[in-house]
Amino acid sequence: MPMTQQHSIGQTLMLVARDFQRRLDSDLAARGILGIRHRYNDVFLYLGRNGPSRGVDLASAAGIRPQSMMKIIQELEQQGLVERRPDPADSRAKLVNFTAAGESLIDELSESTANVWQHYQAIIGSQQLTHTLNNLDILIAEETIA
Amino acid sequence: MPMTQQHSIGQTLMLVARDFQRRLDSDLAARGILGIRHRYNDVFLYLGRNGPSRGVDLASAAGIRPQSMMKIIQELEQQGLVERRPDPADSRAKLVNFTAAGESLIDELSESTANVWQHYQAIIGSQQLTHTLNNLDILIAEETIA
DNA sequence: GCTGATAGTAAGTTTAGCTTACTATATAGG
DNA sequence: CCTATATAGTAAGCTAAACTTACTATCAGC
Repeated sequence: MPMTQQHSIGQTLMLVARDFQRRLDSDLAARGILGIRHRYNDVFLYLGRNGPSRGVDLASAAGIRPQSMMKIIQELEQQGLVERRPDPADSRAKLVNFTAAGESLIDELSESTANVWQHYQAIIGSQQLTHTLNNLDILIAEETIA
Repeated sequence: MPMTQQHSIGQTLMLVARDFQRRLDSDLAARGILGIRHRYNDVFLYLGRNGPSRGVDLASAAGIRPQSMMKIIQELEQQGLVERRPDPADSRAKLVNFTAAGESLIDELSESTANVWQHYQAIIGSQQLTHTLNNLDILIAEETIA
């Protein structure tokens, strides 16, 4: 009877999320890359995979409000990692995209992510890890931000 | 090649943790139970399962610093949900335990947790859910707070 | 009986979200 | 066409939940 597990599901999810972020931080730091805060991650990876994107799309990908995403984007802009230009298709919108400096960070971030992935893989194995993450993705697949 | 998954592991973990907390909140709220903040959860469940405990043990179970846990305990104490008394075995320490009011909340919390569990179970099935949580527990099993 | 580790406490800071509110533009219906 | 409603972005300020630094009291091993 998985009673214990059921009780601690909230704790487990929180602990794993924090564990990942701490490992990512320390891997980046160990390679001399500082100042990449946790939440920048989502922006980087989304832009890296999807190309120039609107703020509202970045926000919904990260599961946060547009206003919150804005602050992240502004910080990244101040650091010269992204820039914004008007969206030709919608004059309300602006498209966020990497600067050259930003581009060069994606690889670092991917590598650190891969390193943490390796760490987890060493514990439960590649197949289990893939399987587990897959299940989690399914759980949140149909989510919209409330 | 699970490249996409590898990239988004951080996002996935964060989104799932937040999804759980939002669902738990709204389940509690729907049943008229308000003011139970996210982080109270860990204290409640740990005390419920382990009985009177020291602050430092609660902190390490929750994966946070003792100073952070202290604030949570203080709030719970002000709300009359827990109380503290000297630890007979160590005069530095104090043991946190439920008041009667606190006791009556554990069941509510367990029930809401079970409801969210049910929701997830409906998506990927009981076995997969158990299996997934199990894997996550293994990943953080040997963790100590850095 | 020192010495270093541990339990608790306190003050202040940081991070990362949130809400509320506003402007500008877009889109759909009449 | 033109009005109503929805959407993109922005701004200001708030809140939650952690953090760091620093201190006292007690414990435990040598």
